[in-house]
Amino acid sequence: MIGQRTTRQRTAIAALLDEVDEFRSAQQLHALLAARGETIGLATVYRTLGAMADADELDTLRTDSGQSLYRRCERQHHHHLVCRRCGATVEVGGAGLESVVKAVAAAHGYTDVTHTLELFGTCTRCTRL
Amino acid sequence: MIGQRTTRQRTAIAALLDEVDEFRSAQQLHALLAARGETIGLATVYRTLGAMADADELDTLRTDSGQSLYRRCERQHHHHLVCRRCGATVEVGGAGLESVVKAVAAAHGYTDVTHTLELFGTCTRCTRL
DNA sequence: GCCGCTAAAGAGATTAGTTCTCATTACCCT
DNA sequence: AGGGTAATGAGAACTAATCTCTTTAGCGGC
Repeated sequence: MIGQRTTRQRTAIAALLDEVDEFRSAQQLHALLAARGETIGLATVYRTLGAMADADELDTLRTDSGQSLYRRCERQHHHHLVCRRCGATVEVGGAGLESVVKAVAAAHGYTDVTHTLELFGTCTRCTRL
Repeated sequence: MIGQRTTRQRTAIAALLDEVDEFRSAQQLHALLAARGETIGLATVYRTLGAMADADELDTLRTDSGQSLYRRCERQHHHHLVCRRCGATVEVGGAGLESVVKAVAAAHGYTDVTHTLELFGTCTRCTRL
């Protein structure tokens, strides 16, 4: 992470993230920590989440209203396919997607390219309802 | 737009957007207007841009830092490859991208899929600087 | 061309989310 | 146990955007 020390606060945040598997905002996580008796500064939550995201330990995405959401992730680059009715999330991605994106960018001479991609749809279950 | 009146301010904003073909933030547009002697309130710029975006007269996108950018748009589905230094924008998209995305979604049984995709990179010119 | 209705503008306050500052605390190595 | 220093916490600051409320000015009707 940022430095190297294992603090009570970082431990608590990591533990919480292990339990929650939906995307949550920094503020929600802060409130959840408070609810279970952990007094941790909001700034610390932001710092820790930011650091974990930098270290690719977390997935982040941005809502329409500009809020950042965080969730534990499985380390490789991927995107989300989110059901717009029930919120069920599937992680997608892989060579196909990435190479097409990379090719498009390269075709225009752009370097050092990053991308954001979010898919929204209706999942199998919700389609049946 | 919101109502019906053609005001000096709306005319100026529309004219500016016709000249600029890169994505610009509301604040940048406000500054550009000020630079050319138009005194228009920031709130008015936001209101007008918001209204134009609602009316599908503008393309909008969100930067990493959560800022909204606006640009006059050409109404068909496409994505943007934006230079993170100078803002130069290329419209990309086409069968390759779309079909890969569609295939991925279909593979998970999701229907009625929409997607957002933004590419950020450094353009040829800025790479040389 | 003038009047009046009311949409729209402008200034500034406000909000939401996030980041920064800096004094204090507490890891962790020896 | 002691000390160096990374990390924390409280609150201020910052950024982008929105809201409030008073004032201004389109525009249709006369």
